[in-house]
Amino acid sequence: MQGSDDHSGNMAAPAYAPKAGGIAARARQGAMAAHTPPSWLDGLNPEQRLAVETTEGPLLVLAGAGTGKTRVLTTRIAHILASGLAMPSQILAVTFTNKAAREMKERIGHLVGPAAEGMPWLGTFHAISTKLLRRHAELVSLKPTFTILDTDDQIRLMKQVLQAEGVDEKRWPARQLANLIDGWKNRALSPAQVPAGEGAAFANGRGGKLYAMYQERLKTLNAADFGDLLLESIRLFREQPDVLAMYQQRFRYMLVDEYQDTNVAQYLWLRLLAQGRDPAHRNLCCVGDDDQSIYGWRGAEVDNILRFEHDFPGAQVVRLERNYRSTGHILTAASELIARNEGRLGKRLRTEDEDGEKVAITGAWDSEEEARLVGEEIEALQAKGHSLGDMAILVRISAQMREMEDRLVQLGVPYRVIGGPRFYERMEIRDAMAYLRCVVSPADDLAFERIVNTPKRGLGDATLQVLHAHARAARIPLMEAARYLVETEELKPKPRKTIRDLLADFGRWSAAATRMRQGELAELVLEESGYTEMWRRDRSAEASGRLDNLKELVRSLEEFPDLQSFLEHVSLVMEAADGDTGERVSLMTLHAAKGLEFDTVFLPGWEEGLFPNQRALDESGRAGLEEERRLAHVGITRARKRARIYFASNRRIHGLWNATIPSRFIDELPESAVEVLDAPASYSYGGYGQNNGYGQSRFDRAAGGYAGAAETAPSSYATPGWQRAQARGFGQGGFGRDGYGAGGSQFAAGRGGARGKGKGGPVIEGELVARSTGASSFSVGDRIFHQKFGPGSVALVDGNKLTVDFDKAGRKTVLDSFVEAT
DNA sequence: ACATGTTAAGTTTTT
DNA sequence: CTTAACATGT
Repeated sequence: MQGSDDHSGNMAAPAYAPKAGGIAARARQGAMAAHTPPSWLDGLNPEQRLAVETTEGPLLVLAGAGTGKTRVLTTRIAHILASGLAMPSQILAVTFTNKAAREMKERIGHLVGPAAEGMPWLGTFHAISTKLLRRHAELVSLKPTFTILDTDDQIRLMKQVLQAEGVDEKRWPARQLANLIDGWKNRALSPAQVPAGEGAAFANGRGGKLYAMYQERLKTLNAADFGDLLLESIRLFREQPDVLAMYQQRFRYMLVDEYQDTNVAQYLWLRLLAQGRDPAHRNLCCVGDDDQSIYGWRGAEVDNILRFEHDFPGAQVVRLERNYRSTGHILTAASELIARNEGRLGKRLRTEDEDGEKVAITGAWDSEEEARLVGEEIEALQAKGHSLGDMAILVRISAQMREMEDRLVQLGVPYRVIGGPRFYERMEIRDAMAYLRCVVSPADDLAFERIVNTPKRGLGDATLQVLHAHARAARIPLMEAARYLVETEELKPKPRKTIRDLLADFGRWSAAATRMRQGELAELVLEESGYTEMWRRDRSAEASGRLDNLKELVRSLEEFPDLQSFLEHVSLVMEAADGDTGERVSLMTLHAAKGLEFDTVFLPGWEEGLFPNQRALDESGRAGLEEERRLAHVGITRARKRARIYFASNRRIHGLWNATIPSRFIDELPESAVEVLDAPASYSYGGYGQNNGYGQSRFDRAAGGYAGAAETAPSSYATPGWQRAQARGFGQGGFGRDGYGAGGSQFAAGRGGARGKGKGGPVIEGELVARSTGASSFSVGDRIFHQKFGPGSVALVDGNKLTVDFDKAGRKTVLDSFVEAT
């Protein structure tokens, strides 16, 4: 039996309580009672059941919105386990997000009980890849302890590469290079495989070279970025057929969630594993919905799902079209809309539920009125007893959020922003982690650089440059370079002492690490480094929140067996600890809403240019339009009972007011499923739904020709929120130029606060004149030249340390990497 | 080394 | 209009 070590390596260790008498128990009973169908199949509809029971061979499950996708996935795993087709460690189940993985684990736990213990290979592409790579790191020239770089580290490293290459960072920002390289990695292109034209487009033809250099630096640092996790796994599979064969053999059943979101690299990764020699192990089940593919812009290939039957010959396809979420009108509206797309496999959602409310479309004069209308509707529903937790506002771009937030703040409606900065992206968390990373692996330059002057120690650019120069020349990590430099007079006395102290601190902490629990260690480090003190002294509004976050960090640290696994968890898994207190309206982008559902969904901003977004149209043409339409489809199908679409005739774009016209998507909605609210009399309903092309909508208004819907709906001023707002002394509503805008939006605070300190990256001098380390090439009496101290002659040689009598500066101790022979 | 003023730029986001 | 990175001044 292979994989006896599987359980130990399981990263997330959720403590779900297995239910007694789960499927396994029932399966045993079932087996005895012969022909009774296993109980876990109860309540599945015929298609779902087919998807669960078709265990052998490639299978594509096209699961429309709200058709019980997760249920099928989890039941299928339960079915495989309970029928004894495979052990938990022989099932590979891949998701995109940790959230999805966690949910799946939990639900399988509920279904199967203790039998599911483990599921060691259930996780995200990245988490599973990491696990693979740690086991076989040496085969792809990494050490098993490699660090995973997040976007922030990535950019910092690219800055270094750009500087080393002498590329002007103004013209060619590191951010852009990062996107470019990410794009290549999404398509599984190694530096050598980058099409010449694409590499040439960056930094005067140096794009490809920079990519290669970046990869080299990663290897030197024993690090991998997110893309590498997949790419290196693919390389491992390709270059080590025996390793690949082993995993092909092990994974008897493979399941992939959200298959429409896979990129080329993920597709290759899957295909390698799914195309083993033994046909009995080619049991790949992909679940997805081509109509919900909304991540094309970040490398997802809808084509993967469209081509499934071609890629995996003999594949069966099961369509789940029975929707259990939304009422009839909502489904009709969404279905008609998405039917306009050409590149799709074709599905039609249906429900046995009643028609329910029609999709409401409301026009507003401008975006402020739009926000007001949404706010009023929320309050009206609330007054009727609807819970705020069952309502969501879904926007196309996050810039739309501010206005909505402002309005909600004014009305005193509690809300929560979904998809803000993640916990681990917060400055204080990243800082704290950098300290721990330095303790665990002193060679982690990126971490060292981050905290070397945080809190402020008076170590500025000048000092850092000296450190870098020597580290670069001697090809050693920064911290090691620092250890040499404090022995010399290269540094000014003050920074020299500071660094010496810092090094002593790290020495102490490393020693402490071996005998302390990691939580204690973290507390010690954060305290002694002065980091917590820094925030305690900080009188700004966010400071206390940051201290809380640090406490939370220390607390969660204790849940892990060791520091190493914690650091991995944070870079791969950690999420915002959302204060889930009380009922709140959810506010998020359409992208963030995928997979969620609400009774009532508000969809503001349906205007040409904003939605469909002009940029998507410009950059991707028809494909872009279709993706926007899928986004609209996702938005509508989030609603269980009520979907409300809004558009404004005027919207501020980059500060300027622009006249806007309603989205073509509005015209694409079927008349039968839609009702128009608060529309002024001048806008008749006739001819609506004829799709007369965009720009011709019945909702068009001559800019300025309309006085605003507020006047047509005076009753809305009687809402509790309006009265509250009045009572608080806010100005008249009217057209809203009365400058309310209460400052403290949660979202704004969170975002602004999370920004890094923006310290300029380290400076690496142009040439990579690598002088091999070891014994110094200088001897007593040599004439040399030093950048800072000028000419002099060598008086003493001690390894790479030289004592030099300088002509002007007198006797100094310096490192040989800083002097040149003359 | 740090605070303050100036300027440029401005979808969607996970791992 | 807003925000963040940059440049300048103390």
